[in-house]
Amino acid sequence: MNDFSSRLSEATAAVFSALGFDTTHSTVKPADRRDLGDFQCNGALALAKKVGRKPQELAALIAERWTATDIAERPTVAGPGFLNFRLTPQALGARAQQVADDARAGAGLVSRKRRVVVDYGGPNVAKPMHVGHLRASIIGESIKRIFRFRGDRVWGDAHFGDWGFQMGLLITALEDELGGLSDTAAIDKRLAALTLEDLERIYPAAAARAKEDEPFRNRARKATALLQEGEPTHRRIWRAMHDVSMVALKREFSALGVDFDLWNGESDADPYIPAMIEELRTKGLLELDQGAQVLRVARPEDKREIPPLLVVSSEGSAMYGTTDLATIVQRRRQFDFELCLYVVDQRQADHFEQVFRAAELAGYAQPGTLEHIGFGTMNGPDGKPFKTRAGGVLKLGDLIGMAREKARARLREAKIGEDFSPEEFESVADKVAIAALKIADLVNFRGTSYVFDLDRFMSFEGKTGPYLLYATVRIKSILRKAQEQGLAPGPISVSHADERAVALALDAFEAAVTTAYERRAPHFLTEHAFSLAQSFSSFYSNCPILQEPSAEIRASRLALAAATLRQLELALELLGVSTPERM
RNA sequence: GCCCCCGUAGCUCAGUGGAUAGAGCGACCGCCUCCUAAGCGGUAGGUCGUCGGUUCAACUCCGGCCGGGGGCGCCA
Repeated sequence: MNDFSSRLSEATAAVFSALGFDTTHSTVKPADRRDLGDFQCNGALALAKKVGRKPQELAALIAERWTATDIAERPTVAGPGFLNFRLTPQALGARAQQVADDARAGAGLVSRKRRVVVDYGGPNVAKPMHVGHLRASIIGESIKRIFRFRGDRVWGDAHFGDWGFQMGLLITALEDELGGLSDTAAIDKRLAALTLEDLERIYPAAAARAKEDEPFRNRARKATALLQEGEPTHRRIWRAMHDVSMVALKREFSALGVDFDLWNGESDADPYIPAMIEELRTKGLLELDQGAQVLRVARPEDKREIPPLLVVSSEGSAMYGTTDLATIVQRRRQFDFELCLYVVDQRQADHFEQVFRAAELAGYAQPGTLEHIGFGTMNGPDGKPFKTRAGGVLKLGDLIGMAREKARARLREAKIGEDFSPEEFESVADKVAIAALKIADLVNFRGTSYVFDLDRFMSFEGKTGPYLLYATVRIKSILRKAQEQGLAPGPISVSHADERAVALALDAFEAAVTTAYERRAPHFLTEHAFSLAQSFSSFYSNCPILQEPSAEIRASRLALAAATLRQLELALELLGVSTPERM
């Protein structure tokens, strides 16, 4: 890595070595006390115990040995033994220039590229997407983009829920509606008229009935098995329902700026199931238990009970775990993946533990190549899963619509879109709305559950998506004006405190991307985008650019602004947020 | 019952062993004859749930307790 932390760490490690010390603790990181330095090293404190000397003494020794590099001045010793580094203006300027000249805005690539499948989104046929799908979609989309940006070969797969018991429920409900499945013409007529609204009405009713009505439930289970066996009428009904849902889901994902490379579903793994079950049987991994065929995955060292993976139900149908296991077989064969990430609700951790263990036992995946990237749930103010005031779920489409309307109102209020074409006005409102929704989620660590607060999601001020867009738009405006006035960016030099802050922020991008990648956590990148936008906003307030009388400083500031814009837009792109030209 | 996650400012959240624990919102006070005020600057606000332990050093690691959420084979 080219950032200051890495370079200062290397230089400090060299000093540690020269003094005969272990370099384990020579790491240099951004300073907590910005008044004392730009970067700090705490190594002397950790080292003190090992070598039996006073930390302050060691720190002084290290500082003394520090040969002034072109990056930083000799470090100062403070407190119990901290080393504080102050960067030279030349080094800061050079690094900012490097970021400005780099198409990747200073962020490097992985040393070894991997083939990676990212499984996210997880929408279901016949169930409209609701606010809960927001997390799965936007966290997964961002992780996919971050991995791709780092250089991996990545496939994003929506993995629709289109093959389980809910399909049997839908088919059985339709059977009852038609009074049987013998009249082919009646079925065709019904299917031709099938709408998404039908599915959204039929499914909840059927699901509720199955809970109460055991004969109905059993018929639905049988229908599920028949569908999976390939019974033609069941397949025809399934296909119609699948297609109606798919059209609607693609529209919704598109509105969110979420795009998949593979629009596969559980049903696409179906062809792999028979051979897989046969193989599991041959390997002696299957066991008959209470009428079902299971694969035991418990280990003696387990602290908790891990139930066996249910492979074939007593009704003969494939289960959730069966299709997931077969999907691993499919993905291995199609992509020979080296890493498969499942961006799915944290509550399914146990399920994935079962599937991953089963995959390893069967030899379908190497240990460590399957990862569950869990995320927390979205709750209402009462700590329970979010519901609207009417008690229903808030549909994703409705939420997006509300955000768009609010964005339109804000634009009108600020008299911003008056000279826009209707198309641009709508496009800007849409970008503001999507940025607000996405950043409101991506600002939180994925693992923690949080309270869904409509006002917060709709907020356009403070630490929000629109704040980030606003920062980019102001820079674009300056760059446009500069071009009109024939002003060009020039070599970057850094002297003003706010220029330093921007240069330091630009330097931190590489670490932010790397951390987000390694931890599979986009919020590190969101945090970076904010600190960059914030440092730029201060710079914007305090340092005139176009009005700056000195041509050299003006050109330097223009270059700094251009570099900030490029990096900020890049970071937003990795978060799945696109920016307007003006707002 | 067993297991997992969480508890940080009035609210929503960052902070995976180091100095004076941060941000946004909300509150209060300033700043638009000057590149977009969806902005900038400032003030107030915290015994980091609690009790112990490990450590030179704990919001951070370990254990107990309290409180909240979640999971525990024929749904996905």
